[in-house]
Amino acid sequence: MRKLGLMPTIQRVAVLEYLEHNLVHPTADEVYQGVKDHFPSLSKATVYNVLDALKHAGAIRELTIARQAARYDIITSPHPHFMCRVCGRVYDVDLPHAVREGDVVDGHQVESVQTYIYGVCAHCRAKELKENAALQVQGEKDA
Amino acid sequence: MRKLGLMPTIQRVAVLEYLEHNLVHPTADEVYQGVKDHFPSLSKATVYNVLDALKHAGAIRELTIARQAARYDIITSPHPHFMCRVCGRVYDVDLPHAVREGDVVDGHQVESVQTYIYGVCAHCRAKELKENAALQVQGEKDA
DNA sequence: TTCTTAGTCTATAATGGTTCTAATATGGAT
DNA sequence: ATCCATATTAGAACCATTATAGACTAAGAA
Repeated sequence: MRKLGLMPTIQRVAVLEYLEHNLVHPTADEVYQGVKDHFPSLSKATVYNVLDALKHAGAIRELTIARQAARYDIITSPHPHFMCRVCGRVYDVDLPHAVREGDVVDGHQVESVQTYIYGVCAHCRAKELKENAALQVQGEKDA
Repeated sequence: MRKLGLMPTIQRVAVLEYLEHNLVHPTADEVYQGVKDHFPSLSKATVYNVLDALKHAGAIRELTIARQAARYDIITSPHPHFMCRVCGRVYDVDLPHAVREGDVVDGHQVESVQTYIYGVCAHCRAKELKENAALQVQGEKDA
């Protein structure tokens, strides 16, 4: 836990141990219910805080996209989407999926596939580069 | 619209036309705001209903996963996930992503990738097959 | 030890996208 | 024109998540 740069509180250890023994991709509420049994004072807000801390420390991975609001696409052919962390825009990405609808993967029948890519879009990258360049020039002036 | 097997109401046509002219993957609320301008009596519930009808008719595609609740994975390496439509379980899928974190795609800087596959899992498929076989036997007895 | 302070936990309220409900309206068939 | 199934409306309800405020705890300094 210290390796993660996190203060090893009882709550954090309990949540992490729960996740280590429950590999079924539990929801926040499932974690809460599971840990609360052995830890009645646990608060749900703490579970969210701990999950967030563990996520940022890279100890766990959160599965879910655009928790905020669904988006709709008139183009119904399956294709990946890119969501920009900075401006929030969603772009179509012209790349094939690794799995196709109708395939069977590990015995599972595939009906639909959605790939979400997160990062910084070309537009915002250019903007950031420009701003950094401006800061550089400013810095040189100051020196 | 009729081709979709849907009654061509004014609201449905308006929403579909909005989506045809707004290729930026709008949210339900954006659709509502946009259509309401030319259609003040429009209700938000109707937008959700219409989007749902269009989605089921295959005219549009909904972008978003597991709108319900985020799930957490102790395995932090990027890998696709399979969610079963029948039992709701989430499985790890041992397949590489088409895009890798750190890549640049269409000028966009990739920071994380999540692929969600939906369908019927091996477990539920086997169960359905068994039930169908039982029905078949029953049907033969009846005849 | 005691104090201080930052960080953490708890309980609860607030938020916001989505879904439900009940009443009203509409489209299409008869 | 009438009737029935289906759509629409308005608003309440839902529920995962986030924000807030106060109590608590751990760790370092005096």
